[in-house]
Amino acid sequence: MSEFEDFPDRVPLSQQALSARPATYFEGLNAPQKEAVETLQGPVLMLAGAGTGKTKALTARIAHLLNTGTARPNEVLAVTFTNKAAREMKQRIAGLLGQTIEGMPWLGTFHSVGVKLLRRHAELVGLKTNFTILDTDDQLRLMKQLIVAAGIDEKRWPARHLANVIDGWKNRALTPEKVPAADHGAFNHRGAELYGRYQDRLKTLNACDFGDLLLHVVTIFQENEDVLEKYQRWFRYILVDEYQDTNVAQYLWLRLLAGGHKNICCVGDDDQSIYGWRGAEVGNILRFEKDFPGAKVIRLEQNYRSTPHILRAASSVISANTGRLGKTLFTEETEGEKVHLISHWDGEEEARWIGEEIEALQRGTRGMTPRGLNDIAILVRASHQMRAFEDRFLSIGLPYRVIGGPRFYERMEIRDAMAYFRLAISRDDDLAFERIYNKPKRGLGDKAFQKIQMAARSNGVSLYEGSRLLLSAGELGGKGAKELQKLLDGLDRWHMMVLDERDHIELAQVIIDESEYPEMYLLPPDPDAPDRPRKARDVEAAGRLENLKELIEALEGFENLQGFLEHVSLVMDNASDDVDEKVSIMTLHAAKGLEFPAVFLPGWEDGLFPSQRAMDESGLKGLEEERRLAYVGLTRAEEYVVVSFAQNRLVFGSWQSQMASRFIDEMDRDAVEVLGAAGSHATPEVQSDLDARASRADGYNSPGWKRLQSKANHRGMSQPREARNTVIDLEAVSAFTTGERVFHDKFGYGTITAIEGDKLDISFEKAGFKKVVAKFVKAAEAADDVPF
DNA sequence: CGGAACCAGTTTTTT
DNA sequence: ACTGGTTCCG
Repeated sequence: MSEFEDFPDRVPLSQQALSARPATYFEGLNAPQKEAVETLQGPVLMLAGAGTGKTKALTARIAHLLNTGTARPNEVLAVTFTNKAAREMKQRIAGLLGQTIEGMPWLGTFHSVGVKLLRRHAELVGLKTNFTILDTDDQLRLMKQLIVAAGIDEKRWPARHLANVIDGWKNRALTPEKVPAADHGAFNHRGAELYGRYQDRLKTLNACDFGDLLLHVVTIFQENEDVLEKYQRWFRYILVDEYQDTNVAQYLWLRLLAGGHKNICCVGDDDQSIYGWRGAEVGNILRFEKDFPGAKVIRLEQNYRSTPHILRAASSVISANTGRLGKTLFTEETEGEKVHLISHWDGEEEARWIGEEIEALQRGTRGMTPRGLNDIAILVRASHQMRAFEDRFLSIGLPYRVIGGPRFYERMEIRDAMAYFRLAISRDDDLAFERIYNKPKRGLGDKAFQKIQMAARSNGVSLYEGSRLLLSAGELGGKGAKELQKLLDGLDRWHMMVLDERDHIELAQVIIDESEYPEMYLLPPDPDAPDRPRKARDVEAAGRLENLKELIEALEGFENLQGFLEHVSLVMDNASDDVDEKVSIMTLHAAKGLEFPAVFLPGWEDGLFPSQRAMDESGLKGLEEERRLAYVGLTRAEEYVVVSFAQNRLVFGSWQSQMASRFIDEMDRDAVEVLGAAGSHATPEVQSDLDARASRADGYNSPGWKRLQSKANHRGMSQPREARNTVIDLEAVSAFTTGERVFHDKFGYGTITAIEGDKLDISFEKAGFKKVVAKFVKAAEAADDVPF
């Protein structure tokens, strides 16, 4: 690959490039966008609100760099977070320049650029250039071994936990030696130590994990000035998308590379930073001007996506956050519906109502513009909320698609098959070996594996070699020995095929067949008709076999298995070729960057959204991130958006009374219209909403709204103390004592077992144990029944 | 070795 | 309620 060759001496850029073609990419840009495109020299921070055309500006800027001959395509470093964003950017630049750009090897995700750099300089961190990239499965398995080896109870200190801790350090660009004293308590005081061992083990395996793709490159730059300088000179222009999502490692990576010329343009929106929980630092964007003195800050504030009411509701919610860089979105549009708000009895009714509303949208009844299903999205906070919609839509036959969810390459059978491929390429890949040595069942249990491991370890060889030694020493008997021999022979045979550069698709097919892996999913042969093709065990098994076929198909378009494996480890998204009209269901996180004419935002209930866990774990910071999520949700909508909440919801198997999300109350009331529930369960609350609709002129002064409002306020660890004191219904909270017998409209009679603020733990006689909000509970009339 | 019984954990997710 | 993982027994 040309970008791997040593950098040629820089030759002067040709003059003719400067006016090569008319700059059509300026067309349709507004003033700030144009400025962002033209300010090529020096640091630029583009603060681009939702729907303000940031990708347009970013791609035009690259087109401008290339078109004016200011930079060659391979001198531009442009990084994104997702493959999807990178693909889109490539396409759009090609469109702007009217040709595909051959030489933009450095436009890609942080990780794909990281791999490229790391392969080139692997030896500087003790790796070989052909290192493998571990998936999460491998990582966990490895960590588990280390935990057990360290004599730690894996039950109390699960590998998952260690993975999170280490990942956190890697996100902060901390190598094992640099873990600060403050973190030494992590993982039962053994975290840093295990981190060190983990890194050592990776080095031995000639492998690295995702975090390393960034961390190692940062280390290389920090410790090898000559290398850093070379790249500083080479990457003459740096562009960064979604800068608010960068973590410390990525930040250092960029700061090091931009350190020379400082031609760095970061695009982002602090209000859309929603990945703090996985290490993103909003601080990076907030302090850009300090890091790059003299930076030009350009604000894109004209929104081309949403109607004024939607924008207003979104802006009013986000304005409750502190420490924002501050943007005021505006639009030149004037028309549009308000944000609709509706409450439902429970999640099921919410799903039913949304289903009906979608059908109404399709038909264009009630004065709504007719919509195709592709124009409609349901955005939820947590994926478990999706089930209610899937259930409902299946029963009414409404086509839907779930975006996100488990990825193709993460499925067990795919990983298993790929472990076989890995072993065919390198028989010493211990993690792959461990994965499949007994898949399918070969009569090799724990005992056998321990023997293999022992043989390998005492001779300092791989598990594959260890197995050989074990067999030739005759220390393994019976069925297991025979089967193991068969596996080893298979590996040798397949390895020969790799060396012979046999067609990789054929090779993959051979490996899968000869491994007898699919046996696991097939019924035993029919004794009467042994030649008949065997059936899959069940529906699930059939799906897995189908996936294996798909895997083979996916190999087309790659030159060899190695190339395919590399692609898979970095590009895990499943590009869907689904062209049918379907409603999209996805999480708010997955919706970032997308837009839809009509959007449903269900489940706006305190505890669910904002998520209780986010608030418990990260306090005010967590709440603010949740609020940004609300902002992201609202700003996905172009014309029509409904926010809804349910009064009761099944949470981890028990019913809970829910209260309207505080974000509902934060929406500018003039931008919101309260709808009445159409459902049959006319509870007092719903009835109030109907009242609210009846007196719509009164809007928020209606009893229904007041009720919603007071419900929204009746909660709040993160609300200002004064406000809390004034809004909490003290009578309701203090009226109960532990042990008191109470009555709940839905659950009947029960006894209070604990009181936590306005939440009561109640053991109901019929409905079992529930957590319930005090407001929904009355003292039981029959006081003489109280059991003490 | 494989099935049943038991138990903990349960937001968001890319690469 | 549900899942995935582990343990316990035949």
